[in-house]
Amino acid sequence: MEVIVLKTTIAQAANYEEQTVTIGAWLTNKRSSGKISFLQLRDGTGFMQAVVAKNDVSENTFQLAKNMHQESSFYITGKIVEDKRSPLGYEMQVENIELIHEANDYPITPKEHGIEFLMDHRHLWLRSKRQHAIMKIRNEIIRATYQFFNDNGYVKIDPPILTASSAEGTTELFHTKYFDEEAYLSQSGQLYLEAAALAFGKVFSFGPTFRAEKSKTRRHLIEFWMIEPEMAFVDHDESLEIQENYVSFIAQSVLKNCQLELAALHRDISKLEQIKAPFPRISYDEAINLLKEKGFSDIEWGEDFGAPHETAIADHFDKPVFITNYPADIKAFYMKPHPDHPEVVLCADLIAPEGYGEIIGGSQRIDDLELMKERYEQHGLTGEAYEWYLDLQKYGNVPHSGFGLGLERTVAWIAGIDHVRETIPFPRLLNRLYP
RNA sequence: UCCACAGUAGCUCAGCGGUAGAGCAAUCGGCUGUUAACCGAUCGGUCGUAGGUUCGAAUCCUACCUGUGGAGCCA
Repeated sequence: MEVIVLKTTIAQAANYEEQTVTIGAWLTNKRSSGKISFLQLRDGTGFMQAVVAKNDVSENTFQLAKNMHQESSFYITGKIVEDKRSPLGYEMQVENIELIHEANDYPITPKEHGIEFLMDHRHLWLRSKRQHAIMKIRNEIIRATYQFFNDNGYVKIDPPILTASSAEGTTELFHTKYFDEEAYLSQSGQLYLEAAALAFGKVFSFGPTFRAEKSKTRRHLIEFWMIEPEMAFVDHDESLEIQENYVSFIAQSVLKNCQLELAALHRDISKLEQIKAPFPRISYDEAINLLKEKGFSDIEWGEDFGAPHETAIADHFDKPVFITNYPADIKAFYMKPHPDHPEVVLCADLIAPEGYGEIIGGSQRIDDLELMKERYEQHGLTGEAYEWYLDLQKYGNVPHSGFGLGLERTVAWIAGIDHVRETIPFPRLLNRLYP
């Protein structure tokens, strides 16, 4: 007569202490002696050790455990017991193993590997403990993002990915064909979100963006995900408050809900505990002076900051810092000039601590038809592709602001990962479209 | 695009003018509390590609390819 055993997961195992359960799992590593084997299990929900003692199981099961290879899959049945040596707090005393598939020659062995090899095997690398932790943290940031904006009355609006125009004008766009027309992959939903904000009040988008830049640094991806809120009747200062509340919320959500993952990555928790609104603000002018005081001679008013400048400014603070009011000439055409200093615009970049660089760029937008026409002329924006955007200025425009948060840079910062390529499941990089 | 560095066993690396090495993985054996387990044995290579220098090149030179780190640009 067959015994019915409860099927569960590693994440739920703690609820079944001293009970016999079955878990569907893969083998990540194994250590064995003559009469005892230690199987390292993963099941997607977590990682756990299973102990197979020769005296407790059939000879067949013991031999199966002893000879099994990395990444073989099976149903494993046994008693969940507390064990303080385990990071999870629990392990399984095995009674039976039912093999599903025997894997052979799994390429990613438990020892060290180079980045090229790991990236070539990204589809398998995702199974590793470190990648699992990073993706769970990414997921938590996405979950907290939806919670934050839903709780605050935002409507999620999805801008198009195929577009006829560029939002920034400066960045390199991916070209494609739209039947007989030229088309581009979106590098920002910005202009569409402004239209949406004037229709729905407070909106946000979350989707992929594409930049055909030949960028080759730890902070750049060709395809990355951006969260772009846009708010009607919200000025620049109010937008900064929304930004710091949002970033604090996601940092605290990860701290609360991803303790095992942060521990697996050896993240310094104390650094994240400080991430609470309000964040410091420093104007572009003040930032230039600060850099001069710190001995930088390679930057003058009117120039944009490079990575070393951003890091130097960020190191001055232990929280993310807003750099506000950049010169109009180095920012996008749609940003609203400062009422008292028209040479700068009402904008801010949020620079993450610990050298992770810019994670948010935002601004108050122009809400004046004549000024927008002037900007069109200055930037050579002509043709049908930009016509509709002028309609926003013509029909009941209001003060409105918005910002874009780069998801992968944020994940890298919160998880403490030094390259964004590990913070997205399948990164698109310069020279990498595979796998 | 520019600058720097690197391509040697399935993986991570050593060797830097004189017969190609180690650890891990794999295979076989040993071990009842292992934590990248350990111990013994076996298997494993046109030294990125193409030229050149030399009696002799993985090693020196040139070009190319691929990758890594960084810069610029950006989130």
